[in-house]
Amino acid sequence: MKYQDEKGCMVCNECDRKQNCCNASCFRDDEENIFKHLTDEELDYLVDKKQQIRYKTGETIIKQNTASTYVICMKEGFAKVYIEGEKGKNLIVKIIGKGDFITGGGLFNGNIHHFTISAISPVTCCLIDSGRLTQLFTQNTNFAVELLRTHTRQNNYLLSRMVGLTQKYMPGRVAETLLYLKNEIYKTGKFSTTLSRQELADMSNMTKESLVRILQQFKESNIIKTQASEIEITDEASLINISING
Amino acid sequence: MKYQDEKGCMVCNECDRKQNCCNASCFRDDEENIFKHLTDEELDYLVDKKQQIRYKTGETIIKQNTASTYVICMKEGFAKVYIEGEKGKNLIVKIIGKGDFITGGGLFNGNIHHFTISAISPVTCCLIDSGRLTQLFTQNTNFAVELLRTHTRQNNYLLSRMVGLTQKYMPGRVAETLLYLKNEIYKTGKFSTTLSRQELADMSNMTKESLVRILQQFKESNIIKTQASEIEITDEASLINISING
DNA sequence: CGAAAATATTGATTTTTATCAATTTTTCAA
DNA sequence: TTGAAAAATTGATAAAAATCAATATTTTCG
Repeated sequence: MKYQDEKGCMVCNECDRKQNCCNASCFRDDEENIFKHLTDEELDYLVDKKQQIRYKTGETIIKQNTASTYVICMKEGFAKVYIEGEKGKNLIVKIIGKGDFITGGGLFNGNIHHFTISAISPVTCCLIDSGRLTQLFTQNTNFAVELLRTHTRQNNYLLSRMVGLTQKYMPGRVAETLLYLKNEIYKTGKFSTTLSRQELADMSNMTKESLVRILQQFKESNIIKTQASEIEITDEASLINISING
Repeated sequence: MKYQDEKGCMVCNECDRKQNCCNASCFRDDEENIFKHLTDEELDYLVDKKQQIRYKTGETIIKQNTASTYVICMKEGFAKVYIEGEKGKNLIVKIIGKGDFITGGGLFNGNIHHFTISAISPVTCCLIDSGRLTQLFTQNTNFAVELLRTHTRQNNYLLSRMVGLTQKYMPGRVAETLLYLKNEIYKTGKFSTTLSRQELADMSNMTKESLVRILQQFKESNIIKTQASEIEITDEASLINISING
């Protein structure tokens, strides 16, 4: 049984959990969560019982070069974070999923987002007001440390990404992309992805034709199996070797 | 007239400034400085009258993948911040000069540095204990905001760098490098640089031979003049155009 | 279900960039 | 100053990757 509370959120009678709005209980599943240092009161202040927003596959959540006072917290589904370059070429920086948190590069810095985020599967997320976030930053030291740590890690990630994209040949870059999907996104060596070949190419900094040819080579070397949108890594050791030395 | 104080710092009788040690007066020249929100007491705590360190051209200040509890603040000279990739290829991320500040990616995150910094001219810098820095981060909110802002900006810089390096042809990348040197480092269109052709190539993600050929093309198109280590930008409009559309 | 549209694959060719080798210029220390 | 070493330049060639075009496969939707 469910009933609707004063903010329009569906609440479950049995477990007392709110189900279609953003609130403190949204963020408590995971010890890795950036919000772990906030009190319940602070979390409530942050999200203020906002409705969750749903996006269909392909919809734009945040558009590059626009100002937005929102910070995104993913609840369900996957989205790609990418930069739209000149000449229609896109560079996918990373894929985000449940619990991931995007400040957009505008935090304390004009609120301009430097990348586009769009859904690659149906997405549910909470939109957090960045003014409230910065308010909590200044009043909760542990949270501030956590937020800075997030940015430091993001920095390190971008650096290693930059080297990978600029100093490796195509097979090495594709191997990196496949291992990233296995380890960070799908958490299994056999996965069905909603990413198109073009999007896999945008992650690996090459054309879709080149990507297809590399996948073909990997198949012929029995490193992976593919079947339409399904990819299985059958020889991870080789893939790691290629990603390092490629 | 100068005299030596109890920490071994040379102090000028006339202006009462300390001249070879790091102290509050080191950081107050510039309103852009990240330390502007610290009180004199906090600054003194941060640097604790340490001697300035000098490096000769070519010396390594911070080595990639080593732990260090220092944060670098540049007082004089220039240094390159670069990633040492596999196969001996280096990628220069940026050049730092007076007043620049490097936390190294280890802040609140294990103190491991993810890049190497080495002097490209004689360098004087202060080494700040990162433990003291994090201490001040938790006790001075304005400083915390400033530090986060620095990291946010660095993030945005890395993103735009990543696109530039991956989506542009060589002439566009060289044009970007030359404009960066003009606008961010030397602040003049005619400069003599201590960067070798190999280092300019490492900034532009190409081989030194390719870099030389592109510079040659620019010369023949009357966009720049070069004379050994001296470079003069004579047609900035064209260079900007190439950097955008290249 | 089946046709149209979108996506993926394959092959041929061109463009871009790196590599290798030889030569010239610059730097720096004896 | 001078001569060896380092750095820069130039040319020829090879490797890597993109482009273009044709075909095949998958997805979507009436």
